Amino acid sequence: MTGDRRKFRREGEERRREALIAAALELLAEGGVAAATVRAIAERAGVTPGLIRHYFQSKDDLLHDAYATVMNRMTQESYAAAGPDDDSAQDRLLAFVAASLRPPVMDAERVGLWAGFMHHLRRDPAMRAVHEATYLAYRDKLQALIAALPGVADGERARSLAIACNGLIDGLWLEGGMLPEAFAPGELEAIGIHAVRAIVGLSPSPGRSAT
Amino acid sequence: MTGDRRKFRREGEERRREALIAAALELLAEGGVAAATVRAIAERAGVTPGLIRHYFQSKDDLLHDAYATVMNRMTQESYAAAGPDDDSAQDRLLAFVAASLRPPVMDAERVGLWAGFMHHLRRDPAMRAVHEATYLAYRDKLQALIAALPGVADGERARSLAIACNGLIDGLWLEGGMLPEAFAPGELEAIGIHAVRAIVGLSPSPGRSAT
DNA sequence: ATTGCAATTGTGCAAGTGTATAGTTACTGA
DNA sequence: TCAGTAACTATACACTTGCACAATTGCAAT
Repeated sequence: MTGDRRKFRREGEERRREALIAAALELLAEGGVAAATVRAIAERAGVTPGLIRHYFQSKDDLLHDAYATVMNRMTQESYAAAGPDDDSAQDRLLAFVAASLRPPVMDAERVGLWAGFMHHLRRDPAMRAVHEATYLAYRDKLQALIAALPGVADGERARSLAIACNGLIDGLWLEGGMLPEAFAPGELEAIGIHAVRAIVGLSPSPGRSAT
Repeated sequence: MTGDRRKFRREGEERRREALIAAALELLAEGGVAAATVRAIAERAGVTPGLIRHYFQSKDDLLHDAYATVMNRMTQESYAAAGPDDDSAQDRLLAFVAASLRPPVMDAERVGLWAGFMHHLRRDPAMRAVHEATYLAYRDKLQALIAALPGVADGERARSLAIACNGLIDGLWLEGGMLPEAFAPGELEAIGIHAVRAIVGLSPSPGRSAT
């Protein structure tokens, strides 16, 4: 009468939490918020549903941690894309923009993941705070790169340009992830670069898309 | 023994459908996707849940119609602001952009509403089709306004510029609705106008007040 | 070896979901 | 006035969800 109980291994708290968060993110990216049920998350992580309540106060608590994790990861990746400090300001800015508009940053799964959190964002103040922090961190990076350009000394102007470029990148990122087949490969990246050059006042690139 | 049955009035099909869609949109805007249950929608519309199935094949069918309604409404509102045909092409384009970046189009509730649909968008092909159609409808209007500018004859170039401007507007619209307190009143509108001018190659407006 | 304990499981429950369907009623037209 | 019918209600069902809790078990310390 006791042979059918599931075998298990004890893991450290940190590893279990990470595994549960990773499982939740996978499911969220794959099937949206509807797929990320307590049972599905537990199964994906290789445990039973009851364990979630052992490590998280509630399912929302788990999702909250998951959101912070993924947003911090995206910020990290954006930082890494800017290139070394001794490149020219222009090259660093354009590298940063380009990296934001191609995989792995611009990716249907990423956008889907972000979309899965959207409706939580509006009502959960803690998640909103995470969103604001990561948004501003990204924009500040952009603003620093813009301010370093020759001829853009004014801080207020740099702020405006950063908001514009950030909006442009967000919008292209979103549509590119939502309707991937509506654009040619590399098209959004080229359009984004071109538009950013125009916004911040660089001369148009002589490349293929300049007309 | 039959007095406890609810009284009701018969309405035309069109009015009931509109009432149900309006109720769904209200609930979606207020409480996200979780609040828009069949029972809640019916109650808000003043009917019983069963009636929804009488007018819509399924709940998803209702949400599908609701999404198309709200997206078309936004495009309509922006386009109506573009002004009469005999205005200059430049004025019409800038009026269109400006209208998209201020209430009632750019609004926290609208963005929340849109967010509520996001996770449906990725998995439901029908809803995705609606998204694509409404996105392209908006972009085409933008492209027509851009193509009418003096010096932008090339259709391919107009497409690229429309994609860029559309991305810019989407991104600013999104952040403005998500973090309303992060921007000064009218700031995003001004930034959007300025950036669109730069992207499409209009000379920068002289001062704070556009001419 | 044995004990202690926290990690983990299994079961069950109350609430809520979308949907099916049979019954009831308001309105129409002859 | 009185069927006929489509609009509308009410009830029930099968299913899923998040969560609580007692029972069990792996593991470390003794």
